[in-house]
Amino acid sequence: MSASKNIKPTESELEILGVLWEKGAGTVREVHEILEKSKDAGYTTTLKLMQIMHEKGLLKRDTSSKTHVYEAAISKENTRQQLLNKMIDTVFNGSASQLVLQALGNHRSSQEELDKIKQYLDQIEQQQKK
Amino acid sequence: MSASKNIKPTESELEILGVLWEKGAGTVREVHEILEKSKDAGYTTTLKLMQIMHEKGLLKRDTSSKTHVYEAAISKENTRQQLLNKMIDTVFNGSASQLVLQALGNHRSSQEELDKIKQYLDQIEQQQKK
DNA sequence: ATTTGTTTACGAAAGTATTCGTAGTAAATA
DNA sequence: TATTTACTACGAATACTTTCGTAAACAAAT
Repeated sequence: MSASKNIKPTESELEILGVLWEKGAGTVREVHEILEKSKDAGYTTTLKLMQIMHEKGLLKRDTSSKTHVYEAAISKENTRQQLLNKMIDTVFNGSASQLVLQALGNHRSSQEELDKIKQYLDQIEQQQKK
Repeated sequence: MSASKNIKPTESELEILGVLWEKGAGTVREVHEILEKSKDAGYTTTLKLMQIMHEKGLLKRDTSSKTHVYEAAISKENTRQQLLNKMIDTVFNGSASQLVLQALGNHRSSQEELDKIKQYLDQIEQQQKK
C-alpha cells in the first residue's frame, strides 16, 4: 500500500488545485476571480466545488474567520506523479520513455529546457552505474 | 484549426481503444474477454460502450456479418498527443519539459530507453539550429 | 434599526459516464 | 422443427460531475 491515497481530482478540481498551488492559499472569492478569466461559471459553483474538495480531503480550510481560507491538502508533485503514472499505464502501455518521446515530439521546448533534460538524463545514468 | 477534432475519450473508452490499437480489430466478445482480465463488467456493458464509441466516431465497424467487427477510428499517436497536450496545459503549466522531468524522475527507464531519448534530443537540437 | 453586500450552506437540476436487464434476431444444434 | 446459443439493440437505472438558485448568517453602511 502506498503512502498517499489514490487521489483522482476531476477536471474542475484540478483547475482549483492549480490556482492554490500557485498562490499558496486563498478564499473562494480569490480563487473564483482567477478562474473566471479562463472559465465561465458562477461564484457558487466555485464555492460548491471547493466545499466538496474539502470533504474529499483535497483541500484544507481555516474557518476561524467568517470568510474561510482554503489551501491545497495534496502536493503538486505527488499529484502530478500520480496523474502521470496513470497516463503512462493506461495510454502509453506502461512505458515512461514512450511518453517522454511523444511529449518532446510536438511541444517544442526551448534550448534551455532541452539542456536541462539532457543534464538530468546524465544524472540518472550516473546513478544507475553505481 | 487542427486537422483532427477535439477528441476526448473517457476512461473506459481509452481501455477499449488500447485493446483495439494492440490487436488491430476485433469483435465485442474479443475485446470484452481481454478487458475482463483487468476489469469487472458485463458483456453488454462493453457492447454498449463500443456502440457509443461508434456513434461518436471513435470506432469504425463492419456490420456485413452478424457479428460486427470493430476497429479504432482514431490513431494511437494522435490520441496520445492530444491527451498529453491537455495534461501539459492543465497539470504542468504548459511546460512539456516539466512533464518530461517528472516522468523520468519516478518511473525508472532502461539504459536503452534513456539512450533513445538522448538521441532524440540531439536530433531536435539539430533541427532547431537550421 | 433597516438596508445592503458578502459569505456559507443546502438542495436540487442538468449533464455526462457507466452499468446492466430484457427483448428481439439470427445462426447452430438437437 | 424446436431448442439452445450468441449476438445486437434499446432503454433505463445508477453514479458521478458540474452548475446554480435560494436561504440563512453576518457585517458594514445608511
